[in-house]
Amino acid sequence: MARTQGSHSDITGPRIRSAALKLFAQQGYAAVSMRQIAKEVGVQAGALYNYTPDKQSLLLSLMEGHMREVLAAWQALDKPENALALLESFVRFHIRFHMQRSDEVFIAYMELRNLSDENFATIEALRRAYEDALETVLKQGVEAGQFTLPDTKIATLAVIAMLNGVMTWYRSGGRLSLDEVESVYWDMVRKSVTT
Amino acid sequence: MARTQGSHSDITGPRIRSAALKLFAQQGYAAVSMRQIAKEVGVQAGALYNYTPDKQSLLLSLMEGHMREVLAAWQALDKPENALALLESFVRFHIRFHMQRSDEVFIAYMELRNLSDENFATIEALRRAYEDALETVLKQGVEAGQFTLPDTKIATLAVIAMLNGVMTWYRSGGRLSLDEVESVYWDMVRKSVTT
DNA sequence: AGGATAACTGAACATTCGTTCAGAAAAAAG
DNA sequence: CTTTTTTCTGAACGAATGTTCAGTTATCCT
Repeated sequence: MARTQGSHSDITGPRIRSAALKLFAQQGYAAVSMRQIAKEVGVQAGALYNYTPDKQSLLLSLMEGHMREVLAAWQALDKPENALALLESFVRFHIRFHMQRSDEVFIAYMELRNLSDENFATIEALRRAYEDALETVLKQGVEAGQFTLPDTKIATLAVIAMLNGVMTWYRSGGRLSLDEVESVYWDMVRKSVTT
Repeated sequence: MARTQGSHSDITGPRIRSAALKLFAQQGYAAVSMRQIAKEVGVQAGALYNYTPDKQSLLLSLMEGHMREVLAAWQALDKPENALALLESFVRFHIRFHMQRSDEVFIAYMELRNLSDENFATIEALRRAYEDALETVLKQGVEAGQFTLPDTKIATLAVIAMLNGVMTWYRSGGRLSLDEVESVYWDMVRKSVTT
């Protein structure tokens, strides 16, 4: 056999990315073999190399794609003027967006150490940009006298860490709806940054 | 060659555990080979099997040992009666203890998926016990009317996630001392659970 | 229709993996 | 000093790893 019926790069490409994403998130980058990914797609391992130069590039591409999407989605959002309302927007956006892409988030936070130095720097810069988006909101609130924070940098990291915690336990269909979870977290964040 | 000069299980054993700990934290369980660990210790790979039946048991032992130590350390602590003071104790204890063992923490939170179902259940139960320790504090504060929380379970997870975030960025010798970091986090936690 | 191109197979490559084990040397026990 | 026990070596095992590539077949283009 050789080329298979119905095969097309527009189809196989995304399927490879989605299979790799799922497996990397499930078992970790190092624990997943190219043959496993290929099997999930229904293809031989060699065929993957029409779509990625090597395994690491596949990981990088997934991580970079995700980070750019997060940034773009936040920037595209309608934002209120008021700092408190803006922070609420961020909290709700972060939880909702990241919950819909828990695999991507998991990988972007867990597989950094499997990147080469250069690739790591690329991803790190994107993460920094996202953190800066939140810090800008916090600084704006401090200037307006709405927030009381000894250190906006630490507060930024603390809030993001807290919100990311949702992904480790929330499963849809559980005790609380996503909307309720958003509200509970927003309540805690709001109180933690105000007096 | 065979047995080497000065060799002793009381020495080699801990050195293997410490080498494995460091490497697992640095590169991830799946990415570290038994030969790498052996090399770090200065021994051949086969010698490791005098100390662990297999690679997975080594991981489990590291994780389980860590979790039991955290629990024991918290239980051994002198605890104030007042819920607010007790919560402060917990926050400061958690940050200080986990900061001194960032490798153990990293592994305990990242390598769960590399455990067999049975081993996973063991670690998960220990983690749950630690979370319960915090939730007990929060419930106590709610009962005493000192805390305002819509859901102590979520609050527990949110607080722990927030505190764990410290480990991802704090490096000693940085802008802030550990004591200052503790205070900043305690400030945010306190505000987030009170009215 | 047929020729060009894109997509994939299947086998092969050199490495590396976790693990086992007979035997050798050091340490401990007598 | 001699015997026993502990500790480690060094080689070996089959299996799995990432990656390459010549050849084959489907699809696209004219």
